[in-house]
Amino acid sequence: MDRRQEIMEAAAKSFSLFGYKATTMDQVAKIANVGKGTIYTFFSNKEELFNAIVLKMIEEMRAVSESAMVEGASFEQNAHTLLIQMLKFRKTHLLYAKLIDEEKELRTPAVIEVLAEIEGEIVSYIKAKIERAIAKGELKQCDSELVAYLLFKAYMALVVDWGKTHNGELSEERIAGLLGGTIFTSLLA
Amino acid sequence: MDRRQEIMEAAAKSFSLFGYKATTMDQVAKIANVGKGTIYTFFSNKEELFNAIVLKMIEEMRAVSESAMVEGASFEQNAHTLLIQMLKFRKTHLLYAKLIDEEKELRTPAVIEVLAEIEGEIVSYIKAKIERAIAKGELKQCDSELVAYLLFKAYMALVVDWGKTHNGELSEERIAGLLGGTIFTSLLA
DNA sequence: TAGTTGACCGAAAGTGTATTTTGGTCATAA
DNA sequence: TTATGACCAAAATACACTTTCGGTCAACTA
Repeated sequence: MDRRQEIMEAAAKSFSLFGYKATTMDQVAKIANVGKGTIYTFFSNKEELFNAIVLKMIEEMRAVSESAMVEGASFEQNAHTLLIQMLKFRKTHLLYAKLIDEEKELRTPAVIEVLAEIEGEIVSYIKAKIERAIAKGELKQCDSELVAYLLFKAYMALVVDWGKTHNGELSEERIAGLLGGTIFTSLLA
Repeated sequence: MDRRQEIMEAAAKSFSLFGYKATTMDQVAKIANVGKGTIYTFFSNKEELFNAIVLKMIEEMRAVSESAMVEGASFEQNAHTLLIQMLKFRKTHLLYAKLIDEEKELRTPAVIEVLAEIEGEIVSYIKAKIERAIAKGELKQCDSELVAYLLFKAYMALVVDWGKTHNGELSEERIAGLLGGTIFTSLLA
């Protein structure tokens, strides 16, 4: 069997279940049925193993949202489903949810770093979509990085933050309505 | 002399200098030149004293941004200066800055609560401005609460958060340009 | 007698120290 | 060569002890 693969799976399981800090290398070794030293022949340390797992999750995320996109649809529709998908993933995916929890509760530096990296990845993914839409002539020229950032933050605010201070989450339609009427329309060519 | 006033001033000074947690009631009493018991004849506990100080700061904030508004100017111009003013205050005001720091470093519950309250206050202030602009016919009908929330979060993201991940802060003009071209224009009647 | 005070109290936070856990190594084994 | 787990230093934890702090109230003033 592929030992590297088994280690990755064991680590993913443990990180998802217990978080980064509470996952010990001994535990990963035990779950993977390998000696602890074996892990270090594939990954130079705990953090690198962690990064490898997270990288895999990012790919998974990209695949999920890519599959949710519709070929002929407008930029607005696709960007909306893309972002909603991402934030749904954020809440649903066991590892992602666990990491968010750990960031809030434990403030583990490695976790904080990784989450920032994931968000950066999402933003640059949106940025690419914007640039493609501009190239296609669907959107007017704009600072794609800045707009991607703003879009991401807007969705985060409405989907994630709103519920913390107001009771009842915002419906997907209400969000689509608000942003469709404000940010999106103004981006059109 | 007004003992209540003296206590308030002493407390404001101490909270600004050392934060909520590191401020002791003994210290406030000493600075105010009163016995500790005297404080409790005006404020039922430390948290209420704190709330009183913060309430005063909120009024101060409101006054500052009110004075920065121009009577004849457009909603966009006034909302922009209002929000920029608020976020400048947030950084400049000794107490506010100290509380933000304490929230990040110590996570003091009383401080977290109070900061959330302040943000809520800012949002409802913007909300009122929006409603007035709608009544005046300057803006089209919209969910004022939601738009106020979105505006606040957008400014926070661009003014406060952007600098944490990208190097170099965004200039006021660039922010005005981005939001003027996106959110603001679409709100017009 | 209305207002002020600081000694006092229990609870909570802090401190120093013994003990355990954990990331990572490497001599040995397969 | 590759895999392993006993081993190590460093970090985390647990625990007992001390100090600090928010809040009270009997005594004290004016």
